[in-house]
Amino acid sequence: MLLPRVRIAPSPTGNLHIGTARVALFNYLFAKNQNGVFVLRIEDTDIERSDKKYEQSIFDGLRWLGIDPDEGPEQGGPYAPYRQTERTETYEKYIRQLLAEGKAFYCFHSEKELAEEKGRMMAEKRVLLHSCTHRDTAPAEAHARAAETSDFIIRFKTPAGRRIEFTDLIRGTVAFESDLLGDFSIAKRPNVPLYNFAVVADDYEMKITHVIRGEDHITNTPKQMLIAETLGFPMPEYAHLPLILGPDRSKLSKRHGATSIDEYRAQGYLPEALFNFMALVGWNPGDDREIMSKEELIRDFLLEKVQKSGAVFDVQKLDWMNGEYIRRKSVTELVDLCMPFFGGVTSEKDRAYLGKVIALEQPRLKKLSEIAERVGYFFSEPEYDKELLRWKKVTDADIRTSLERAEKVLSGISDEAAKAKLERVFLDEIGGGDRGSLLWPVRVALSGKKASPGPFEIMEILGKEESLARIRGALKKMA
RNA sequence: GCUCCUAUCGUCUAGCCUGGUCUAGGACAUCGCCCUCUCACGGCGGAAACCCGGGUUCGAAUCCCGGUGGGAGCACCA
Repeated sequence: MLLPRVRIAPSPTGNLHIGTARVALFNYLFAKNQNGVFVLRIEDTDIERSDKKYEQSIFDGLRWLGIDPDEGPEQGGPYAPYRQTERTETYEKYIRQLLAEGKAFYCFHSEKELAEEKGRMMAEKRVLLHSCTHRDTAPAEAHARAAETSDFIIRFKTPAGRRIEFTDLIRGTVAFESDLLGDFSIAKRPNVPLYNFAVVADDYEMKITHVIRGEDHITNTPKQMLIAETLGFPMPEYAHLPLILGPDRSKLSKRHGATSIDEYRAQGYLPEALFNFMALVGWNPGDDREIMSKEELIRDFLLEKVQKSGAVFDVQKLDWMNGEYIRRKSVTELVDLCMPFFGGVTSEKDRAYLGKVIALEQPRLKKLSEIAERVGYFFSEPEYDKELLRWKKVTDADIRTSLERAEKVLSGISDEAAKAKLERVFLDEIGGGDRGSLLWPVRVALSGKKASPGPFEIMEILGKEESLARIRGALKKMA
């Protein structure tokens, strides 16, 4: 039995986009589930727009997510090269073949003429296509003319009256009429192919069996099938994934906010959370599971369970899931992950201290980038308005009394008192009274925040002297 | 405009193929309660959806037809 070969073919014209990454993810899950091969191919034929730095962003982003190609520009493979700009002989071979067989032809219409034609069709409310008058020019004559001018393009001679049908693995039967396609362009020059042609040649040469891509490619499919058929290539299976949408339900784009994997990474999302989350937009395992490991996802992935309609990218749910993954981390791991979000903390002693601090925030952390702001008071004296010290409607005198009591209690405790001990002593002091009137101002004095971990946890880490200093500081504010 | 795709809570979705068990299930978000000095975590509970209209049927979220809504594509980009 043949193992499936799937491919992701991004163009390096921007940082790795969420949508592209999701397509890559689904290809990866499908390939791994089927024990197949996942191929990464760079579609950089448009040299004007492509850029090496974007290519690197694609490599880095996929690697970070844990989506590792089996074959690609970095890892090589039996069908190398995997960059279209390095495969021009292949395209030229097939373009010349089509030209020679009269299945493609030179079109000498200027862009201006084409634009006018388009305007006319628009006015007549007809489908926009170009049925070229040059399609039946004698090859010899066309060749001669092409040798003299550079103002031409190569078009596919689309057959008339054909119904083109394919079975989409996700949507079922999809059908198009060839008469609505026109004589579409396939190359600028014999060695400069256009997208619809290049992918067909590459997919054939690379023995791709399954083309899994975004729904936005669905109308390209009949063109590609026509080319493949004419060249005698076997048809791959097609599967068109639903698009990822912004909150307004249009295709996710820059105006919706962060759209590249880099940005999510920089904000402190965990790769496994993003992996898990992206897998679940447009797909589900058929039961109630949501937090799923990569291995689980691969094992249970089923193309048939992929959704047909577009799905909104819900950042709030991503945040929740990221929090879930953060809570599953060991403190040591979490410290490593948080390190980039702090500046200049390197020594082992600092690391140990950081570990204690981070462990405290672990349950409420949604994104790693929040960590520095959340625990800032452990590293420097907090600044806050003295009104924050007020518990409910108590008077200034009450606040002072509470802080003085706290100071007195804390002074009587040994230097290394642990949280449990601190808690016991303070609770004894409070007796059956209102805890808030004592604990709230103490906690604010320590953290300077209206929301933070508990005062005992903070005191344990801060130590007796620093805690006392902060309580005295608060007292000074109230004076 | 034309072509194609699509339609269950605000969002992601289960259920649809093989009609009744659906008083439509789960999750995020939201609201309330509990825990609690605060926030979070955790626990409990609430509000919240079958696009509309016909048909088939004893019975339709599920099958059929027609509308409507949403999306994408219509390059010498990919």
